[in-house]
Amino acid sequence: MSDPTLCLMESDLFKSLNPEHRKQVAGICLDRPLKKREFLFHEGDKGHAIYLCARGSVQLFKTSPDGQEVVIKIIKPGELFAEVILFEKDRYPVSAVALEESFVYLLPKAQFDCLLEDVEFRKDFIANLMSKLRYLTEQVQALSVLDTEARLFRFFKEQSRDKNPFVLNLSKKDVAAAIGTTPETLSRLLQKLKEEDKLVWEGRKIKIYETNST
Amino acid sequence: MSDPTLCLMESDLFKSLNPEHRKQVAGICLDRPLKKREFLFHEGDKGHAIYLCARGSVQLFKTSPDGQEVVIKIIKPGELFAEVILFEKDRYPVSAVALEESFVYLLPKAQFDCLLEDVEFRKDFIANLMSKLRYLTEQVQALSVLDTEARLFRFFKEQSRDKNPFVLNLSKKDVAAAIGTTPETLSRLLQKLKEEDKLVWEGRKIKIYETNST
DNA sequence: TAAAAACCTTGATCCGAATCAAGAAATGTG
DNA sequence: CACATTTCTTGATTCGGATCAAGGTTTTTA
Repeated sequence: MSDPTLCLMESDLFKSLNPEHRKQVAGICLDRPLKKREFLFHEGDKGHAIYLCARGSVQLFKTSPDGQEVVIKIIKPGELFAEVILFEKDRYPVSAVALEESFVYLLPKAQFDCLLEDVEFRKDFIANLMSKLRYLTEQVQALSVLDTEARLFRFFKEQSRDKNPFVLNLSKKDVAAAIGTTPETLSRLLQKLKEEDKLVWEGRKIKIYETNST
Repeated sequence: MSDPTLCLMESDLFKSLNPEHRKQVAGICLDRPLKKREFLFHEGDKGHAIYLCARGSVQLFKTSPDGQEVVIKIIKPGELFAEVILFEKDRYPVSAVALEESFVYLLPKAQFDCLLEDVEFRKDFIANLMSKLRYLTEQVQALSVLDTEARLFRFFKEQSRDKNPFVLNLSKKDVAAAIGTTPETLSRLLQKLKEEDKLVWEGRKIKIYETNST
């Protein structure tokens, strides 16, 4: 897991780079393995690096004054995250913790800045930011209009990458948090969906029997 | 209202520009007055322009398949919006409608692209995108952990720009939609807050008697 | 300025999901 | 392997806020 090239080619942001630029990016990647439940950074920490997820899943979440945690996104392999610290604030607005044994690449801010000198790369980078804006916009909508069942299917769709059945290395507790509900509610929901033959979750394997719209 | 310079100086994004660049930006601004309830664009429309709000308020919202509308943000004077169509998708992901008589400037995509050639401006532009990402992140958190009362105070804080009392040219129906609740619930909430001497909303004037955290 | 439409309020009822509680199953650890 | 800890399930209860309904008020428009 020391050659980032493969991972870069699978990343939305980097896959359109030409080989030489990709080599350049690969050159600044630093390995950062993460154990389960290990934190990468905490909300409010000063940061000088952005990250690219290579393997596993990283949970981004915010903590309220009363201690309540809200999951903002679960990062999957190929995704760049924590770019918010470039250009503006130097503190992370969320916390990042690995939900399973994971592997990310660390890209030092200063060196990433240089990459942005390239017109084409910059364009892709901004497009990537825009797509995150759209994602969060849809997330706001989902939280407002979708019930727990619909949010669960939406989350599975996002995580499965159109495989069915698919493997999910997350605990039910973490899935509950990801869709903004409690473990109790998720437990009851899963049982109901099983009875209705809409979904089976056994071990790490999930099979969906319904094409759920939205 | 045909000289955008003043508006540009009050905008977060443009205020740090040097005078000559500002003049350049002002040069590409096209006037676009909006009557109350007039649409600027609809979700899914092809777009070739971004906008800068000069006066009034513009509601950005998404519509669900079942017709339910979710307000994403109320744009206030000085804010740039609809930048999502730059660099990537060419369709607006939200609809935009004026909630009162308003005035916006239209900046043609092609000409705005030229502005981005400037290093400093580009940096500010990206920083502006980042701040929108943070805003939406906080919005997701707010929808998950705050109750209606807290969301109302949060909205007022956002709209008042730290004036107290302040003037709000929005109907209660629109405020209800903006904080993700129904007119009935808002009506009951306002009455409760009035009884508790926390807030008075009379005519267009709103006075808050409580420093509400979060 | 009168009629129509939209907006606001108040009441009654309902519902999805949170909370509290407690036992069962799984996982981690010495 | 046995103990401890965390996770998961199931049940009972509660609650914030949506929905439905209907009357009053303000704004729009002809």
